Amino acid sequence: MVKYNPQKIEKKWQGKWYNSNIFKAQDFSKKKKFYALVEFPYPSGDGLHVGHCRSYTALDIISRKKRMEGFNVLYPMGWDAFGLPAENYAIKMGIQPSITTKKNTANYKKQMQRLGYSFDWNREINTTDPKYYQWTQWIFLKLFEKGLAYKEKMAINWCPKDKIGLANEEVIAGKCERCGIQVQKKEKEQWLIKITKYADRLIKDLDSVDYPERVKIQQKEWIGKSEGAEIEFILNNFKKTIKVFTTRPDTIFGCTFLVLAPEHSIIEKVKNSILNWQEVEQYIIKTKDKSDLQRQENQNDKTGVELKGVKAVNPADKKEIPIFIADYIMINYGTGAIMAVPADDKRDEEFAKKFNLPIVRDYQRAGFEDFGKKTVQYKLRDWIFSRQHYWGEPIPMVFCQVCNWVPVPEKDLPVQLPKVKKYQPTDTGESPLAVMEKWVNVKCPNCGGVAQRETDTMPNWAGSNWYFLRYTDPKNSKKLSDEKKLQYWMPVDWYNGGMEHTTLHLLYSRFIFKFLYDIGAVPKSLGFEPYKKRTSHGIVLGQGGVKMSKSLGNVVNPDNVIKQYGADTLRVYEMFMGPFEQMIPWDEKGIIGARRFIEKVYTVCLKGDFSKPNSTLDIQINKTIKKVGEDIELMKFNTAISSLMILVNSFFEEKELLTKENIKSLLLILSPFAPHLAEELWERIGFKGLCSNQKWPQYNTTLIKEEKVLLIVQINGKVRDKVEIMADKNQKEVEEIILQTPKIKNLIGSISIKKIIFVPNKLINVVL
RNA sequence: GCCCGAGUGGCGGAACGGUAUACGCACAACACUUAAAAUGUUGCGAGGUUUCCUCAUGUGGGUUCGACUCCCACCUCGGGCACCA
Repeated sequence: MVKYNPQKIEKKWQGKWYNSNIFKAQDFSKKKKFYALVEFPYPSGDGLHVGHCRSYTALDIISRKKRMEGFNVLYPMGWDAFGLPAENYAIKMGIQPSITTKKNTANYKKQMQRLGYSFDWNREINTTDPKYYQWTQWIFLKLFEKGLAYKEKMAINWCPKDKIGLANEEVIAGKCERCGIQVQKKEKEQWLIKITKYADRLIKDLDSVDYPERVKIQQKEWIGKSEGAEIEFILNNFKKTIKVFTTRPDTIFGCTFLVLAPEHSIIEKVKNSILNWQEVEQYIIKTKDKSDLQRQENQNDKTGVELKGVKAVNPADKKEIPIFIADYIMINYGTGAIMAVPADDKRDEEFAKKFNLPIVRDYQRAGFEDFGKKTVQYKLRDWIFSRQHYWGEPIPMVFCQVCNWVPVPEKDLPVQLPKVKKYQPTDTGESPLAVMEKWVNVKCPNCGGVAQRETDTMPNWAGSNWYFLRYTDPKNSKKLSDEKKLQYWMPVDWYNGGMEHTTLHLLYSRFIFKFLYDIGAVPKSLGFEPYKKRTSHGIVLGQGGVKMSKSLGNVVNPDNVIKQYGADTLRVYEMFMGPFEQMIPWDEKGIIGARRFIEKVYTVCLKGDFSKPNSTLDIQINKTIKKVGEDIELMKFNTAISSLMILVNSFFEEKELLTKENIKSLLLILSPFAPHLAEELWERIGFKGLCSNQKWPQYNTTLIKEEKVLLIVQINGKVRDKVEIMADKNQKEVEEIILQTPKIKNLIGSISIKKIIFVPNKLINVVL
């Protein structure tokens, strides 16, 4: 027998699959469609990571099974290739990002093909391709046209190391998500997208999709809807009011003071009446210098200053109350002002105690709208869409002194990213594109006068917002995708990706899909949600449970694993190592188990001589077909493989008695996991066609039933005996049997039986 | 502080309220071999008076004939949010 040689076998079958295009998704096929999607990677210089493989292998298994079940499967792949690393590399080496991107994507593709993934490579897309980002820009124009994109000067999160503005979602605990550096505040003109307008729908429509509950909860909490009321407080002696937002308008009789964010605009307006202006001004300056994180540091030690000489009137009891500014009030939530009810709110209570303010208990309750108007507030902010970097989609806008911001006409798209010599972002926060005078200076599309292009580029989420739509029609030059093709393929039936994208990509792309729906760019019949079902894989940790990272030198490269053990082994190992949605450490030793299993299959299939056909294994085979099929649907890959292992162990014990049909069933259910091995054995044993093109086997329900069962005998809930009896015996029959066995008879002795609990074919419990 | 999730052998982990520890790794003994590797066979939670019994699924209670599983309280770890009014 020829020794198992995965390198040779895998190369052979990859050649056959990819040359004969068997994974091609057919537009408008009569078969039922199935759209499986994994998050497309950023093609870094380091190559594919074993963490990527976990997600891709899982949906590859599902896709392969669905094809065998007769579905027309779309399982596409592409490249989310705009981003900082390529730009940083360009800065370091002076090489065009487009060149490194090309090199990296070629490497990634080769690596993916080495793993035998059944992607339809005819539909490969790349977000940096002008033919692709033309439509990313087009979506921006539409957002602008509908008033959902606007430019505003605002304090943004600025990373001093990456020299880039960040969206709120990209700031983790006050630090840059990428480099971990403390984020600063910087005033800049920024493009913003009104995702807040969709906040309600982004919450509500979660009810209609199949996502893990924790993903739904996280998204809802991120959007942070709270219902309350806005109440106006009149300033004494001024013709001015302060609006506060509260979720507890019923507690207004307990309000004994107001607190404003130090940035509140009313302060400037009543400045002249503030008796302690110097003190107030100093506090405002001090607050400005603090980052959001520093502001949060002293949660238990509240600071603030009273605006002396200015008082407000509580509209409920008409009493005069003092006004404070304090940095525990945030300007960008609610109205930037609160009514403090120290009897009911812990923070207000703390503040009141520190400043000796009255705390009124036992106050009268008010109705929800007695003194104000019902409103809704969200924590979600509008999405900062400008980045001061080179390697991104140019924002297709032109600034004209006369006409203000003018969109580039659709017919002039794409606005191509020009080649530059210097990629460095600048300390002033201006994009490297700003120095490209030839590119920047254009005629105003509106009046023909002197105008300049926007030099900021889009964030790297822009391209991934809608990529799943492009796969349905990747080469269309007239539209982002043909309506009929969208109609056929969408929605995505199953989308797997990382938990880290819950409040980023997943939320953004849901929003953009709703927007495209609203403007009619996707067919109305598709509904509001792009992804029917979302699942998440657990990340792969390094040996010993630490994070895999370059600096620790514990990153596992799939190429090395494939070289040493083979792609089928890697696939099986990654699915076997633990529950799919759970974080799991890589274990170099564990791979050996997967390899032994593969070799065992190889040996047992080729050693059978099939001369003494027997079928003692039929029951077990049918049970395994059922178990593996069900487990794949539930992403319980680890137990699916475990049951395959058990079956193969049985095959091994009875290898002289195996039939060709036995082997056939095994190969079919094994093929999604270890497709190369399955194809090779399929051919060697002499079955026709490609194993990947076969029908998924049906299990025989009558064959799943055992004739004999092992029945557990308990006394007082403790296992005392096990008896093998014919299946489907009733309680009386079983009682007769077990009460006669010497062991049980002995244990019961003369004690009287209180009760007998009987579970058919499983258990009998005698209660004494 | 709030919201999720998880605690089971030496390790990764299995287990519709019904045989706890499947499957795999590691380990040990044996077989094959001049030898090693590979492979195969057997054993492998702890303890005991060892055909059998007792105790073990983070801790303490509860429900139940029966609890890793359900309920209550607590401890530890991981993730998310966080002065959000």
